[in-house]
Amino acid sequence: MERYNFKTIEEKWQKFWDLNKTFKTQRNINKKKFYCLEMFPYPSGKIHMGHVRNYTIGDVLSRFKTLKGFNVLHPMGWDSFGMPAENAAKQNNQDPRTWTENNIKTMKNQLKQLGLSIDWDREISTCSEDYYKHQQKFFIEMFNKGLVYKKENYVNWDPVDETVLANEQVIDGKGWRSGAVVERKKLSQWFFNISKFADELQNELDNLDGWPNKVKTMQQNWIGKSFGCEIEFEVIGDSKIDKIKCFTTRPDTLFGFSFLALSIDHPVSKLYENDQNFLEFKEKCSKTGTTEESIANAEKIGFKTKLKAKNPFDEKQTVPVYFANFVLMDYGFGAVFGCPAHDQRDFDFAKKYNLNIKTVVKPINEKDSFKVTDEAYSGQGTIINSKFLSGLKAPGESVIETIKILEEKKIGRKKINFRLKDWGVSRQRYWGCPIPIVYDEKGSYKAIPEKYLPVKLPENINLNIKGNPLSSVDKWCKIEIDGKSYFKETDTLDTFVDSSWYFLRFCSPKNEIEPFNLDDVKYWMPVDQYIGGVEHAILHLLYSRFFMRAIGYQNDNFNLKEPFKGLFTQGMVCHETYKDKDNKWRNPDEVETADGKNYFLKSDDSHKILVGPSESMSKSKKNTIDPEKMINHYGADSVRLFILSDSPPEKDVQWSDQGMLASYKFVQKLYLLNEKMLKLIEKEKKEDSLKLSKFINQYLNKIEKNLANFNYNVIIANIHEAYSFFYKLSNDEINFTNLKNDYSKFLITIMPVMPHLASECLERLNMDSKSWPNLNKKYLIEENVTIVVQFNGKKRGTIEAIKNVSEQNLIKDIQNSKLFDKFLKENKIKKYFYVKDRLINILI
RNA sequence: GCCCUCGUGGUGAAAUUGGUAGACACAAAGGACUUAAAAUCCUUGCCCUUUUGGGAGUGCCAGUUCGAGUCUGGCCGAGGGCACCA
Repeated sequence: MERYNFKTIEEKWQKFWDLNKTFKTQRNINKKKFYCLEMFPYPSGKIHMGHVRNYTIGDVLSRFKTLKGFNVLHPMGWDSFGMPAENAAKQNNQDPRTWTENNIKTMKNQLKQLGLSIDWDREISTCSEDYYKHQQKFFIEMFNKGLVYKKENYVNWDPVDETVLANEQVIDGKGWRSGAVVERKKLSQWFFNISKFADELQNELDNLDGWPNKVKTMQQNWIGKSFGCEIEFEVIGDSKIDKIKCFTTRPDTLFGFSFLALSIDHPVSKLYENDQNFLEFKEKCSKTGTTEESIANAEKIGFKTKLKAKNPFDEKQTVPVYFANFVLMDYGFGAVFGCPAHDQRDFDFAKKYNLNIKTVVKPINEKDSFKVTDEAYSGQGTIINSKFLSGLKAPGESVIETIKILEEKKIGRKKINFRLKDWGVSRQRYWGCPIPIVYDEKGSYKAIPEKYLPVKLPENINLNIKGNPLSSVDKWCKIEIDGKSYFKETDTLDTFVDSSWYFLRFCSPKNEIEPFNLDDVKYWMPVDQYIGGVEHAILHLLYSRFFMRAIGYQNDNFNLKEPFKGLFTQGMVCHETYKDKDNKWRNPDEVETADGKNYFLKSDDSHKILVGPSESMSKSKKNTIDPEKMINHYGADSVRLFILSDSPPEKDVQWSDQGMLASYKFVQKLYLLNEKMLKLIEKEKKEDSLKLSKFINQYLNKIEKNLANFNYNVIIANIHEAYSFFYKLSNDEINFTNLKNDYSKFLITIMPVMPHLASECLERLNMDSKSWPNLNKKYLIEENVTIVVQFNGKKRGTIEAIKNVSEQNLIKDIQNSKLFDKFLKENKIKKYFYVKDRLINILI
């Protein structure tokens, strides 16, 4: 029998799909839509296994939904602005656009080889002018609505590369490229006012039923809503300062007040701008590392001012005012009221500077004489030593009561604070969307009028210079608007902006005039299922949610708030890591093993290789498997099958050569089965189909449930079971009246996973492959059941019975059966518990 | 430090949501076919027993229940997120 030649057959079907535009989608009001979207890739060169997994999962869903009769939108595009293009360009002296477009060509080809059901007519690329010109309009719209502003902000500044670094580009306080110690520098930057929507972004998370809880809690923590109040403290000691505002969540501990701590950037620092000691202190603060842990673990230090703050509940009490390194300027008001007994940071600070520690909350089971000694107590309890607040339950009741009193006395009021900060979108880079703003010679800025848009990126520029590349192109920077000359903004937009609305663009990708057509968006949006890595749980997903609200702000035509109805975060693809004698990483291709334990270098079989733990595939650790090689060697269907087989899609999966090979063999076996089935179906002699109908319907029931719940590893198991069933038939040459029909139902169910093979088999059977088979529930009902028999909770056997057997009859059958003699002979049935048609537990 | 998730054979994992633990696969061992190998197929899978059987068993310790991988409390371990957020 002929082997399955995946090369010619996969090519055949891919060509067929291309020529027939099988996956082309159009708006159709009469059909129910389904928008399936995977996070679009950055065109870095070649696709990796992570892409294979991501897009296979999405493709299984798309194809399943199409078969189920939905009008499915399944597009693909390129997140094609970004640093790697610029870096590659510098290294190879190549234009970022050429580099990017070449990569896109390669990767598109690779994706096509995977047999994905994508409507390629909707392909978009964020670095094309067609795309970013619309983004510039969004920017101006937001600018006009006051959702964009410019402010001075601290950034990570790399003094060697003369550029701003993102937090993740700072490694141990050094720039990831230059290795230079990163400085904190104040720069004027563009911001999106995302914090304006903080409250609704947080609250409306609750409506996202289709999102994993994990992602929702991550966003919740990120937004960080906290309830408390602001308090104005009266300050004495300098005539220029009479009040300092603080935010606190624990106003109820005000009687434990022992100092006031200010950020070094607090306006009060103006008083000390010429004080040498203060400047030294400030210098010391900026030196305590830039990594997050080092900041968190740094010793708490302070600088005592001449100021004193009054306790609003006790005018006689005054406390010292310090500058302290642990107070952040951009949260609250950059000032903290210190209550050492009930806040660990304040406690550490008070110990260091010998400040008063007064206990004002006691745990519920403690006496009133309870005193904080070794560490702060921040748990629940009762207020003590606090005059009119004493006896209240803390923190709940006591906080609300205290705020009420502060509001009456007009020294404070209720306030909700958020951790979320505005989104800085300025990047000092070339390869991004230009910001459509101009400056006059005085430095005041305005949006570029529509008729001068879009602002196009200049081509052929020299990137091998320090600093912002665009500002070095004098000709480009100058622009004349209505006869007046201006300078263009030379920063470009963060690439997260590009990906904050691309899913809208897919709805009308060819629209020249508008970013999208409203009717298209109304039909297709929201994305029904969004699929991608959990690493985007916060930023990308939050920014996209913000962007929808920003478009809809002061715009009654657009009321889409949540872009992604369903979200699925897939796990990573992992592989063992290999190191050679010189402690260098080695690719799996370079090593071999005879026994699965000892590994050696292929090129030198005496060179032992150290095997490390399995980790997510990465270029830096060289533990990658090239998808293209696998596709060429085993075929797309086999690779798709393997990537789904071993683990649930939300968990990490281990790459395994044996597993890959097994999947390949299974594809071969399915094809051979099909050939045998073809012959079997031709046979004259036929048997009654009841057994077959039962099997196929039970199978359909299982696989459909598992498909709907993303249990894709289990559907592979279901397919294996069905294979075994049909294999046995073909081996025993048992033909059924309905065999052709029911068998082709099985073939349709494997279509989402192995589309080429399924299409080919169905074609050879001369059967239609357009719709998912209907389930006939009648065959799910079994008239005979196997009931588990337990004595005292232990399984002792099973018994056959007809469905819906009465308890009395079942007991009678058990008593009559010799199997259970030894349990029933000398014992009486005391009691029993019966789970209908499934199990009986008899107590003796 | 705070928050979240997860602990099931040699391995990846299933388990109708409280009812037969280990489906399906990988690896291993044994067998069939073969001159042989590859491929393919079958069997086994922890402990006691030659078998029939029986026992233990889902990280550990308790609890609820006729019955717990599943529910509750405590502990141990792994992974992830946030991190001086007042």
